[in-house]
Amino acid sequence: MNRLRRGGNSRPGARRRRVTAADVARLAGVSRSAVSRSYSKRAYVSREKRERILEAAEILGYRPNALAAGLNSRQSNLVAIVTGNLKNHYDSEIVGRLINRLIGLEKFPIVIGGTTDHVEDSEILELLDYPLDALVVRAGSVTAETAQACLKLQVPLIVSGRILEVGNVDSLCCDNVLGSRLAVGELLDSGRRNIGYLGGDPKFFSEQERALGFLTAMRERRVEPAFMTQSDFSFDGGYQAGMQILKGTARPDAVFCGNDAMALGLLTAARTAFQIRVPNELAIIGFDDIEMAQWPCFDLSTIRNPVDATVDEILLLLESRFADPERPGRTIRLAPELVPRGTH
Amino acid sequence: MNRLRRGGNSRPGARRRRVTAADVARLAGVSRSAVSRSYSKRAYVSREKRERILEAAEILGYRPNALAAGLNSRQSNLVAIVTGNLKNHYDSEIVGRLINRLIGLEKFPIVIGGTTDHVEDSEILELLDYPLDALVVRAGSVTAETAQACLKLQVPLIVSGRILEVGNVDSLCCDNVLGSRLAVGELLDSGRRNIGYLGGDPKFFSEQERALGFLTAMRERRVEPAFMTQSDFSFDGGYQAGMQILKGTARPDAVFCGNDAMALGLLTAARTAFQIRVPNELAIIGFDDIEMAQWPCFDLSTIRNPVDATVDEILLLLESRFADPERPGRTIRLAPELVPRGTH
DNA sequence: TGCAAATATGCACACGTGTGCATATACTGT
DNA sequence: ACAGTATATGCACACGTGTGCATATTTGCA
Repeated sequence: MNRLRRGGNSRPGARRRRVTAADVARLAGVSRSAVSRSYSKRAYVSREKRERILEAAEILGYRPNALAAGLNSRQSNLVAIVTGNLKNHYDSEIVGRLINRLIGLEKFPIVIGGTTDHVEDSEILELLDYPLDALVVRAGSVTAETAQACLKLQVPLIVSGRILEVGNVDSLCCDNVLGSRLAVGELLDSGRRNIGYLGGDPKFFSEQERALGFLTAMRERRVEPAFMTQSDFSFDGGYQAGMQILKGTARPDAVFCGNDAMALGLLTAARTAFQIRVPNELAIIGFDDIEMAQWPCFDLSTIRNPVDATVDEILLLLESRFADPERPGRTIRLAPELVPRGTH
Repeated sequence: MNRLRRGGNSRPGARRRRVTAADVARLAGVSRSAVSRSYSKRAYVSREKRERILEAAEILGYRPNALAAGLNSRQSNLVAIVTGNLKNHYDSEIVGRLINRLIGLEKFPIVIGGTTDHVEDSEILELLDYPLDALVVRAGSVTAETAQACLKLQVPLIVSGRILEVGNVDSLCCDNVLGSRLAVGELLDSGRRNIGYLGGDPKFFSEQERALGFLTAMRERRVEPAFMTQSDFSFDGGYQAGMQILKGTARPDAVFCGNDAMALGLLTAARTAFQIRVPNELAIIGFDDIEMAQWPCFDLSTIRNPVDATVDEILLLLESRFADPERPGRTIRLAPELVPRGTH
């Protein structure tokens, strides 16, 4: 076993030993505890001894093993992020910002789920083998089992992008219904009457709310939707949908889209394939306000789903959760905002 | 100390104990080793006993602690990725794919550097406190110190996006010079003579090679560059540069760009602000072939910097490194490819 | 000088797991 | 029946760190 390979690189494939505090202690001629204490700010170590130790550590290239430290302090400083598809630009904006802020908190983010929409339960379960300080799930699919597993393992769970009122789980989400209402109001007020909705996959919470908000707002104003189309939240999907929606003679005079990517696809189909003038002949409003929406070639009117505010709230939730692991779960709704640009 | 808070939730802020193998053993009435063995595939445990144990584990919500396991197996199964700015779409494509593949290998990726171009050395050093199975650095800035630290800590280092021939570090990078050569050849062959170069920040290795390749190829064909402009690899940067480049009377008839984002910015400036017809009056070729390049509204001609092949190679390097930690470092050049579309 | 408080240091335990070793039991074949 | 092998089980150690406790030394103060 381990003892056998002690001498060093016996068989290939066996990792060599990492430099340990004991090695440093030996070289510096001190006790191992002294080495450990040298890395703690307010611990009793004489100045000269600390210097000697740090020097020895420098020579050997010693760094305290965070795994071992985490093992007995019960703080791994690892926070996992379950993200949606990073090809989705909104997700990638959120994740990038979140990673950055976590590191500012001295937490290291383990990220899974880069290229698929749905992350398997089994993967999250394996992830929970690590004693995470917290798990941030950004994606539609959080099953009850996952939540249950987190609960049992004492891992704080924060769900972003959907509301989940279970146990002491924290969740936050943009007020999608309000967002849709803003869009519909704007379109109707500017005189559009033939308004359709282009949505994404209804398995996502956001999609459900946005579609519902659209229908509700239209009903309140006593206007019948021109159509309800379902796509997949991607540019290509929006483009394809646009090719269908716009080909006939009975065109809508406005389309509200479930996210910006589809809106851009639709916009491109309208302009490129049909030479439709936007916004004169067709108004388009998206949702999220991704960075591309403001590119001059698009100049897309949209509903802002605030990235910075969302990440700020996630961090606030995290910190207060660290302070009191037992506090009941909180639900936070972020206010969306109309961003009027050139497509409506 | 720990012993004191054993009773449970005494003071708020103290994490409760995680369920441990000993707890399961107690409930199932077996030894702790039996519990451990139940999770190993080919270990001697009687069927009935294993069932009883797994049942008890299920009840308590037990999962083996990966930190503790990693501590004595010397395999943390953690792989760190230092990424560039995720707003850079090429980076986000690479990272997404890489994350996905790593998980397929049962390695969990710790990701740092989501929003800044440059990651501080100190951050990487802190990251190295974890006994990583490997460190993949995707970004321009790998200092000698970082490499040295990895070396001392026995952490395999893979550098993507630049070549670094030091110790047993593996590095891989697209053959940028060849890429530039392809672009220049194409532009000259199609009759363009007044060709400029729009580059990014020269602190990046890729930028240096691409600019050099452009100059070399032009010189070989005895054509003088129209200009060499420096921007920042972003869409906005490309747009701003375009506003400058195209405003005068002496316009170039072609621009080769150091990446796609800038090319799209330039393209947008040309069309939106100057009503220049592309490719008739102005040819544009980008570099990378990000997903957006093929959107019908852009249809950008570009040099493909192959994402899948790059990630494949990274994984190959990783696996062979795991198999033999002592093998010398390898250098891999990936072949770029001209992707002819509608802007040249 | 004398005494209390502050500083310095080492021992030993705890964190949770995997597994070699020794031992005990069941099974197989002659 | 018996030797030889496969299966089962518990003990105890190792992984690398932080820190309470006990003890030794220095400092501060009157």
